[in-house]
Amino acid sequence: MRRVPRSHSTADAVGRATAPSALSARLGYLLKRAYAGYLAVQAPALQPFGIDGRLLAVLSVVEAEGPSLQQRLVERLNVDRTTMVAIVDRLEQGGLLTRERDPQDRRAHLVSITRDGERIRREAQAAADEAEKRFLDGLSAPEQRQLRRLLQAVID
Amino acid sequence: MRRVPRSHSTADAVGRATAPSALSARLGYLLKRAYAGYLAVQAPALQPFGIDGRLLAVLSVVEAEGPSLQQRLVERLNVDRTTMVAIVDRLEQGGLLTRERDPQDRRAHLVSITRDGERIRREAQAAADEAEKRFLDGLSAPEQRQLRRLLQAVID
DNA sequence: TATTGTTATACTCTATAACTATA
DNA sequence: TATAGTTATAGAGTATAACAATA
Repeated sequence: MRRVPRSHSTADAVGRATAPSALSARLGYLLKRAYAGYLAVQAPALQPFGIDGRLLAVLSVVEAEGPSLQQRLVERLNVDRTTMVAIVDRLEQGGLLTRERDPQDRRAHLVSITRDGERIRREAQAAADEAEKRFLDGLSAPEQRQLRRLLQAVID
Repeated sequence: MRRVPRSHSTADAVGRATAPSALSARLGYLLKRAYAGYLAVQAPALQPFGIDGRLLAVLSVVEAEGPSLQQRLVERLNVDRTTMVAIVDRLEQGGLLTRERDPQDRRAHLVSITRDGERIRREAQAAADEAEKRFLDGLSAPEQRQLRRLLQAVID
């Protein structure tokens, strides 16, 4: 927070490591560190709820879109279907989701959120939002919007 | 392939997945996707040189700072020392780095870059820079600088 | 034949613990 | 005792292949 990194002459510390001047300009390095830093704030915030960011994402999609086929969640979240099996397993075991056969297509499983799931999602989301806010603490409100906008643009 | 699931009104495609409206606002999602997108461009660019971004980072630091102890590289690059052993192993086997005992402290290994290492580093760096440029293609030059600045600020 | 979900399996990345040789 | 490097090992995360049930 204190150090405004002067890149060349100063050996500025980034997080727990000493910043390598040869790397601090590289976008991959910045993105990796930023994402790692985000996880380091988010993980402990979600830990009391027994879920991580990916599980929260699944809960959010199911609550926003209603009962969903696993295949649909796979498309939404960009994870492998075998990974989705494990995610839904965990959420089902925790009583946050239910799985049932889709009457229209008996190959498919319809995933629905439970009352507990809705509550946990709401509370975990609030905790994650709070963590996100803390993570962005060093930026002004316009800078925060700008960062989101630029990341969004780069993803497209 | 056929189904464009038209979530609500805007069915915007992000990369290979359909963007979940409930998630597109979340910073963790944006950072993860941005980093993944970056890797998807960088990896094939570096592939001809037989290295990845992390190996290139090590080469860059050794070339920029001269013969370095592994411990120093660990501090610079923020990876575990056991991971650094594997990285230096690979670079040494490829003939890009050499390892020798430090006469001052015979516990330590001094890592130096070879002629081949310098050449590969230069060529791979150019390829990575080109990939980075393509990745940022959708942003104006000021926006690119802004993105770097904001990521840098958030890391501190 | 193709698709949904599943299991088994493997591969990468990373971290922990224990060891060695030095200090 | 502590440190640099190493090895063995285990845990996540993710992907591939093969299978059952269904379309």
